[in-house]
Amino acid sequence: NPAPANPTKSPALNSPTMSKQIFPWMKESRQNTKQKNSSSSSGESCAGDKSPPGQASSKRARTAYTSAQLVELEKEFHFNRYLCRPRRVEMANLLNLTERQIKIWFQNRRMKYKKDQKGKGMMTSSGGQSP
Amino acid sequence: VMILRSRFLDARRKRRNFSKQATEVLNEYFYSHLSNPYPSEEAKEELAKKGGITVSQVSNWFGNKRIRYKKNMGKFQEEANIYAAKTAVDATNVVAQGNQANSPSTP
DNA sequence: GTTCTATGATTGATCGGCTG
DNA sequence: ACAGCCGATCAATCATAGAA
Repeated sequence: NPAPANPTKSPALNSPTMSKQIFPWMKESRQNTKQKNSSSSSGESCAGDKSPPGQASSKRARTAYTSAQLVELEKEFHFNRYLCRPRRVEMANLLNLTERQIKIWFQNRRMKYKKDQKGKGMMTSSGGQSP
Repeated sequence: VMILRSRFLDARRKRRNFSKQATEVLNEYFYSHLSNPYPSEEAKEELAKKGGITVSQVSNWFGNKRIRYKKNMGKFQEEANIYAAKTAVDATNVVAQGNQANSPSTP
């Protein structure tokens, strides 16, 4: 943990000019914005616990997909841009990923596809730079 | 490791640093809206045009800038003061309720 | 020429809103 | 209620350009 993350740190500024406030977007991590509350009994435990030393917190690690997994996913995407439930389950087992991951992958892939299409629609005629 | 990083299938990640002009325009917007550095789609298009880059590049720039700024605010202090002088469209409060005149490109 | 830092792009995963 | 999609964003990481 390179950054101890001191949530409450005073600005402590000594600039001649104005200040540099800490706006909400600069606050760490995501998972904010809403605060629902509650009242209800049960549950507390709010999650939010830091995490300092210990550990535990959920770490949505950035699982690095293997090229083998990506090839399969890519192949399937070319066949169908959308997956039906049964097929998703099948792939999840085949690739050792969760259904959620498969679903998310296809979603991100569709976004990327759209983005790529966007960039290819305009090209007058010039072009090709060949280094 | 072994996983020969897909030399293929992997988009060519060629990177070219932005021009001084582009960086200038982006930083100007960022620091003059430090309270809420989230340009709208229209604003992004405007910035892209002024800087001679694509809208995607503008989005990438803001994404990187925000994360890196908050990760190490002290490092940008100096830069912040430089751009702070210009345009004081700053508003301590977020959400512009009274949306007033802008200078968008009316389609 | 090598080493470390700045920076643009990619991408797995989340948040909030909308829809059938 | 409920799951899936979209759009935007986050956060970690990759790979290179540039400074030391």
